[in-house]
Amino acid sequence: MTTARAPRRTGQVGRPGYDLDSLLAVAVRVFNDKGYDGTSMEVLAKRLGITKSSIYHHVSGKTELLDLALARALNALFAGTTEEGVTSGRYIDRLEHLVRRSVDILVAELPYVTLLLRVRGNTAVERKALVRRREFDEFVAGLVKEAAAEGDLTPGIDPMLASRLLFGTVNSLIEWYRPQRDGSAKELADAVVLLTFDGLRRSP
Amino acid sequence: MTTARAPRRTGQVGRPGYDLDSLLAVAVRVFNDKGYDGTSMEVLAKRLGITKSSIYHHVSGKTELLDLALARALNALFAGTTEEGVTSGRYIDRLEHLVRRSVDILVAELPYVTLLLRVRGNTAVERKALVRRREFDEFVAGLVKEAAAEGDLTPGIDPMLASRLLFGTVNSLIEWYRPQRDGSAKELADAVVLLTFDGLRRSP
DNA sequence: GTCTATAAATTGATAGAC
DNA sequence: GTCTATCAATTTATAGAC
Repeated sequence: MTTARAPRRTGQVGRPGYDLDSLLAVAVRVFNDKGYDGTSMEVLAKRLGITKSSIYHHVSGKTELLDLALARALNALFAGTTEEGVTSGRYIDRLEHLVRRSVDILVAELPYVTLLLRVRGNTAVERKALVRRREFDEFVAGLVKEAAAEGDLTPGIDPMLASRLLFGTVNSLIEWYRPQRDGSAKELADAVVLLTFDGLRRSP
Repeated sequence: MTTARAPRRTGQVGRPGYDLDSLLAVAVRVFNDKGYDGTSMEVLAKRLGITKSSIYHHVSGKTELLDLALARALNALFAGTTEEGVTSGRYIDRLEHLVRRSVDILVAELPYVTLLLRVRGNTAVERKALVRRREFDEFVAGLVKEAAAEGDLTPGIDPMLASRLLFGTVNSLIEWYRPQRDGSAKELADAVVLLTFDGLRRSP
């Protein structure tokens, strides 16, 4: 349930003095930079400005850092599925709402979601995360199928395929989006919806 | 220029007897399974059915395996940018053509392109690949800008943003597409074009 | 909450025989 | 083209002091 935000260092100068959350924030940054497997506890310690063994005061090991980070991303994403706009109304509109909320969450929790979307399923922790990700994907697929049943989907596109491509587009944002440089989450969500719901080609 | 395909083992039974291409094919599979950093020469050797030191007969190290694989993916992708359909005609049509060709290439060279799209830029080899990837992205951005200038793009979408989202959608295919299970490259390309050029929402 | 010191295992890579 | 044997460096993790 790690959802808090504040860095909360004890002091700016001298010893950093991490708590779990501030340590995790740095760890996730480094994992995204160098890859989880490519990050050694040694190099992580250096980026934290503390020693390797100090990390073990906060977590049982590298695995737990990953587990905490992935749980945070997944909790945020699932929170988007229970909102009113996603659970009532025509399904095509629910879908649009979920896409917009997902973009918001992706932007707000960018480092955590980035890490989640790169998980490959080698360890137990990663597989656990993939199971939950699949549940999310199935929720999306359900919305698209119902939208098709209501006749609101462009004819000639398979709902399962549409669902994968749609969130493929959303998830691809982590590859290039940077909060400062690339505008607000709102602008981003508008562009994603415009592309995926209306298409690039100008209608005659 | 590694474009050949044949596995060409000396014999099916007993010693595998790899040449560079057949060894690379296995290596890339393993890299995609476990991640490049997560793959040790030891585990790679096991999956090859030979010893660690035998790998060094074919390549100078892990780095060269990555280099060869990334070059293959990039060469394939750039080949798509020089085809006639991409270099003449209205820009919106050139763009569609490039999207279709890119899907074809992605499907045909799936393991190599998958590896390419996961590169983060830690080592010199990875950074070299990222430079070429950026060149490809700029080529796409150019097409989208010209299509906008010709008035063929849906109003209200920034060309740079559109270009990123469009190939975000294409590239996201590597996350789930499996040749046997998910239909032909043609069907896939049709779906991608339908989503990104016409949109999901049925027009009134 | 962080440190030094250290262990036990794994890593990428080489030498040289067949 | 592959093998055994080996190495130096790095890896995750622990013990115990401050």
